Amino acid sequence: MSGGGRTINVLNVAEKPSVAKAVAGILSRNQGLRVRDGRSRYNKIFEFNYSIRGQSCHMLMTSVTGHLMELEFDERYRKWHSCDPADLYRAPVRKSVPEDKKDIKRTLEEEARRCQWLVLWLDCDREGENIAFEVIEVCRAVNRNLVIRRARFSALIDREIHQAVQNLVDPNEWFADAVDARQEIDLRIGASFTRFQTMLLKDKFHIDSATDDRNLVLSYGPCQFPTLGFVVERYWEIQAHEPEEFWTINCSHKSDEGIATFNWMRGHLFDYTCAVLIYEMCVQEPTATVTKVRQQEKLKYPPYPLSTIELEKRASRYFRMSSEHTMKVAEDLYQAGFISYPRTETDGFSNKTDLHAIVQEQQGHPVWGSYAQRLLDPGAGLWRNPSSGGHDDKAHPPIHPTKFSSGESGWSQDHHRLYELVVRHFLACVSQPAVGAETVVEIDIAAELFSASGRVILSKNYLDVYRFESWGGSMIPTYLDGQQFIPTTLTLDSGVTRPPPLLSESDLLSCMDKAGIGTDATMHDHIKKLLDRFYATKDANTRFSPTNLGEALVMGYDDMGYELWKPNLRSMMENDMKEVSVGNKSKADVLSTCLQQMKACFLDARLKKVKLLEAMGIFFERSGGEEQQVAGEVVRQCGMCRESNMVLRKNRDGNYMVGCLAYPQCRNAVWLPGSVSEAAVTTNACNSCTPGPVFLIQFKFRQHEIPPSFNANHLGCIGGCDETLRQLIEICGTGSRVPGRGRGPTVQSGNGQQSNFRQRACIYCQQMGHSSSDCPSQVSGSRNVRSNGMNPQSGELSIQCTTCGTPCVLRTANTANNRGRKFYSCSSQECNFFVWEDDVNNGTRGRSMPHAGVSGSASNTSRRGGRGRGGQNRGRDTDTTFVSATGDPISGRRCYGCGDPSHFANACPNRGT
DNA sequence: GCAAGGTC
Repeated sequence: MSGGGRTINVLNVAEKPSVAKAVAGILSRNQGLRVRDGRSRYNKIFEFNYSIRGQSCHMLMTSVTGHLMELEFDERYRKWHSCDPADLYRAPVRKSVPEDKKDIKRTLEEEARRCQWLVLWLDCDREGENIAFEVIEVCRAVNRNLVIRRARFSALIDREIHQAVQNLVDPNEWFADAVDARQEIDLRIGASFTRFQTMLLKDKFHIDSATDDRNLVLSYGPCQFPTLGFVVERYWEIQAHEPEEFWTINCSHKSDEGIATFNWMRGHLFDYTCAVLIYEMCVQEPTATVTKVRQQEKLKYPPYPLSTIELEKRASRYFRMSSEHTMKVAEDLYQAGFISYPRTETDGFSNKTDLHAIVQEQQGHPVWGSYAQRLLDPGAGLWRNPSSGGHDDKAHPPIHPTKFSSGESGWSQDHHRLYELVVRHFLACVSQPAVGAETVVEIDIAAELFSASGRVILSKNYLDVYRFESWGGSMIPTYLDGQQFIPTTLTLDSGVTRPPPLLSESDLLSCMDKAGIGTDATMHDHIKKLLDRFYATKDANTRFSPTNLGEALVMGYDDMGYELWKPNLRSMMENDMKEVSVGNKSKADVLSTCLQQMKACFLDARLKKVKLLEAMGIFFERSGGEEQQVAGEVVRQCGMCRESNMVLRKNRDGNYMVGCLAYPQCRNAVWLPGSVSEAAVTTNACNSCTPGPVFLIQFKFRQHEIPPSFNANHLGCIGGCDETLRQLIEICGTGSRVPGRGRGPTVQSGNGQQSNFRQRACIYCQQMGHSSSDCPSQVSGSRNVRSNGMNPQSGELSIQCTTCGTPCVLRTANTANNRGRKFYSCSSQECNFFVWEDDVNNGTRGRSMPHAGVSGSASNTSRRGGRGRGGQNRGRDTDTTFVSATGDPISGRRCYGCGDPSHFANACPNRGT
């Protein structure tokens, strides 16, 4: 590229109009820069003169808008019924410019014809490189002699851009190949599975989620399905959660200076006897000795500079904005010039960025302007060069304000919020961390260690401007090493492990980010797709639950033994792409291996399609009558329609029922106790029930869910004669918290009424009529319930605690003996008052030493199980302070189960094994 | 009517 006398025409192409404009501005130094329209209204053409290594150039700078081309199947494979979906693994595909990009293509062709060079300014990532080759293909087709060069830049900063143009390189074909492979694999897998499952399931079931199921598409994609998988997996985890009781010792000490709460350094124990032994040792020698007083300075650092994912996560957490909406609003702000490019992985500023200038712009703001002024005042010592999170997409800086605004008239509330977030986040990044003084005090009681901590914030620094974050501070009294005292309270408390919460949008983004599902620019699309396809729903707290459809699809593939809904497939593809992009594997090899495997997987999945049908059958009615329903074992002829048989079925939660095969025409159903773990129809018929024969069912109950007086194995009859079964249904309920085929307290087969079909029961208390997010039993600790008279959660009458006068909260018991029974408990943490709801109705005044499971707050400690549909989620749990001892003799010693002081719970005669 | 990836 040596200098020459003749001026050449150079066509420069950027990935988006904003980059074309920025590069043209930098290279021309805004001298002699002319702008004209191209054929596309968005993609202007900038013209200026420039010299590249002595070569005088007339520069034409224009842009595309992302990919110029799309990959498509050949015409004859595009219709859904044109071929077997399996053929899509070898059907010819081709790249072409779609209709809405034709005008950009024409601009490129026209300009390329009169140029000698083509310089590619696409983003410096794999997709950018691939777009570069699309541009090359279009331009070369009209000008075979073009010299093709690539500009590599890491930011739109003067020096970078001038350096890039003076050091042009060759485009990287490996990068582009990796994207070609990705595109082809995505297309073939996506189209084949989508067509297969849509055509298989759509017409066979009444899928009620869609308003018009003619347009229903049950799509499958290598990103959307793992995203759905995260949602379903968490949902299953919650359902499978089996609460486990644990024990912990708590200690508090009140002095003139205040109260210190000491936590047991063992955390908690699951072994009751062991906990009691230790507790008794402590109570017998309750003198506490201070063994350690540690004071240290703690720093809380401001967040890293803002990347797209962080913007989405924070907007979701702080404002409950969906990621999709956040990106729309951010795009608006970007287009109007108020913030920088919103799709960036970069979370560190280049040291060439003039950070002070960005802060200076904000000095006039009525709210945070004074903070910006303080930042710029060297005397204030507030400034700190921002740290970096270590991610760099080499194309864009972190999201930051680019223009001052104190709010524009056309902005919505969300525009204001998002701009404020971007500005405050930026100001926080260049600020000193908050400083706190933390005190940790450790004490020893009978050789058991406890600790308490307190924190005082010394300087808020960045927290002054970053109002979205807080740093809790609490004072504790002063203690001296070696000091001794008698605790004010020393209690043995029980708690129960709780399931994790549903995934929030922020959690979901983190899962995707971690597993490499999607990119910063597409993650919100995948989340939205789940909602659009009726695979998942989002509640007011931005938490996701799968719909019946979403759960059924994942369950179907899971039952096949495939992990098509897990992120592994995408990770493997990502690894292969990486290999292609560094030249370790060829595009052809990766394509052929991957597609061969996926085709085998597809064919096998099709062989096992009955799994998908079965899974769908659990959630949806069959439509039409052409196919026999998935049959169960016949128990008797239906006494209601007298035409079909009643069969034993297990629903998706692992709960059993006996339902009429003529459903939905006949809705007769018998719901079986929730404690049934196994059931099988025998060949023995009942002697008394008519019309016969009514075949007996061999039941196996989960022993810990039934009273000790009942046997775990039971040969029972659903015809109405079986007193044991009747009692167990009364005690345990039918256990069906899912929308089965009608949910009624029926044991007689004559009155099965379809009433709540598809209504989802609350996952915590298993009641219908509210969702899990509104569950009255979830008012943990309930210190926010202050109304007298009405319980705001349930709308039921509330009562006042007769001990301390605080309002009580209506909750649901969870113990083996009283599961489902309602009680009021005092909402004050200090008070143990409780009274059964039915006792209130009978005029009982309540008491203060309850059975297990009635006061305090639950712990999030969770022993997570794997997937389990039949899981016994006993609901969010309750704790009991059943002994309160210090200062008192050990008279608090009593059974937590029945309250009897003569024994401990492990020896309680009422306790199940 | 299908994917995911760019972008307006």
